[in-house]
Amino acid sequence: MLDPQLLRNSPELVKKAMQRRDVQLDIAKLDAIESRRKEAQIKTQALQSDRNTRSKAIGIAKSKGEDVQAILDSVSELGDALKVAEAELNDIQKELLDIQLSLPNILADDVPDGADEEDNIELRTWGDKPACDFDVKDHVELGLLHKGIDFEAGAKITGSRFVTLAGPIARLQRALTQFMLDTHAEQHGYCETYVPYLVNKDSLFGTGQLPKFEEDLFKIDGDFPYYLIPTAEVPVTNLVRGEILKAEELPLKYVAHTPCFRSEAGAYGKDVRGMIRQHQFEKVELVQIVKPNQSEAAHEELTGHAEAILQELGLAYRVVVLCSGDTGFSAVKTYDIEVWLPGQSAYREISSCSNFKDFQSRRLKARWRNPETNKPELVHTINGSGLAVGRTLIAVLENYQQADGSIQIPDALSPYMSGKTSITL
RNA sequence: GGAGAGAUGGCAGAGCGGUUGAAUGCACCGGUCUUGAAAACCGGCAUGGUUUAACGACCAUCCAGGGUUCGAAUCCCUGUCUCUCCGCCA
Repeated sequence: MLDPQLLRNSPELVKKAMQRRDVQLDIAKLDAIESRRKEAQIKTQALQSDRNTRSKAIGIAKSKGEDVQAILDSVSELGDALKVAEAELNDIQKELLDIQLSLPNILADDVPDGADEEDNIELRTWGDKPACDFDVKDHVELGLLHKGIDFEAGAKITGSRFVTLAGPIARLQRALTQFMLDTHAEQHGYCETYVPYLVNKDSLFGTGQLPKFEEDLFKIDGDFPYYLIPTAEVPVTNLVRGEILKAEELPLKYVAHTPCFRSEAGAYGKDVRGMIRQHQFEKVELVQIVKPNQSEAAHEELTGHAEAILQELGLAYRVVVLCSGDTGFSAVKTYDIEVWLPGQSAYREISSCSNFKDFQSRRLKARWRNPETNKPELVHTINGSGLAVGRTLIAVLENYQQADGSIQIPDALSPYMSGKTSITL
């Protein structure tokens, strides 16, 4: 959520910022609601004040044993007027809140303009794409060959966009997960956390998935009004919901491994082959809660932590900055890390690292006490995948395949695979 | 699953339906004292919002949402969570 003060005091600025996202802000309408709000609020508060003083007078008079009938009569008709005024104010504020909740975050100045992913800008590349002198297979073929990835079983057990893994390939996914968690916890200073995979509405509201993006989520049916998490960002970031943190506690750095569940509504026909886009996938997520003046540096740092995993695994990748049209609703700026997939001859997203500044924390009421002002102020939140484990598995399979179909195991993973150096047929 | 108790400021913990946004203690901040520190003493110390150039004034908030009342932290209903006991269970 944007700062309501900013919206009120600098609507032109917000309007301009919204135009970068193709969102139209009707200032005249906003002004009209705002002035109705002001009028209604002043009126309501005056009535409340009046009621309070009279009620107090009744209390005083009664304690002195005086007759209170006259005041009692005068205040009773006040109650009706107050009820009407309160209801009106409530409606107006709801209207205002709806507008506020519909507005995306203001993009950073250095986010390039553009319509979609075509306009994202490559910032840097790392590593060499494998030079194979044989016909490369994609992960679907490799999985079939090794009897380690079974889409039909996933479809039978659940439905489309679900998959089962088996044998060394299932093990490889676990190895990747452990490797990522250990690296972030031990090398990069993150606190390993374990969190629920089902969350309530308040949590989803806090990180911005609700109210706007409910169709992307799986909601469970029955007595519990919970949703499956679409990313660990939701439970992890909500650790600080409603908290006032001490300055010395910051920055908070969390890493968590969770499955993620996405309905992928609106992605029909996209990436139907393989396990690029599944309803359920594993991800290791990095979250940082920082002081406002440190979020930009933390964003760069966190992106570097995600990159470090790919470097350790020896996987070629590039980093792009998302353009205005591709940047998510809550983010100020997002870097995508895209890994090279020989099976597709393309870079594919494997991590998305975003700075939300105070957009999430305003919804979350996540604050810290600034020693300079001694007042609670909003923290900034940053998160990113470190990395999407399922896609990393694909990348390892495709990049480390050999002519005979065997898979070489990257050195960094070997300790997590009981010292094995390759997966043979 | 059954029975009971509870949820109040950063923490602990009071609070007969009436000038209670809330006693008290601790913590914290400022000051006096001290060579310095501690102790002692004095003062300050919730959050959000409206309004104002500002001082200030006002409104809301005692788990959440409804209700009763002129007036609710206090009474009623619903929900959530925590604790104790019994049963069951990985």
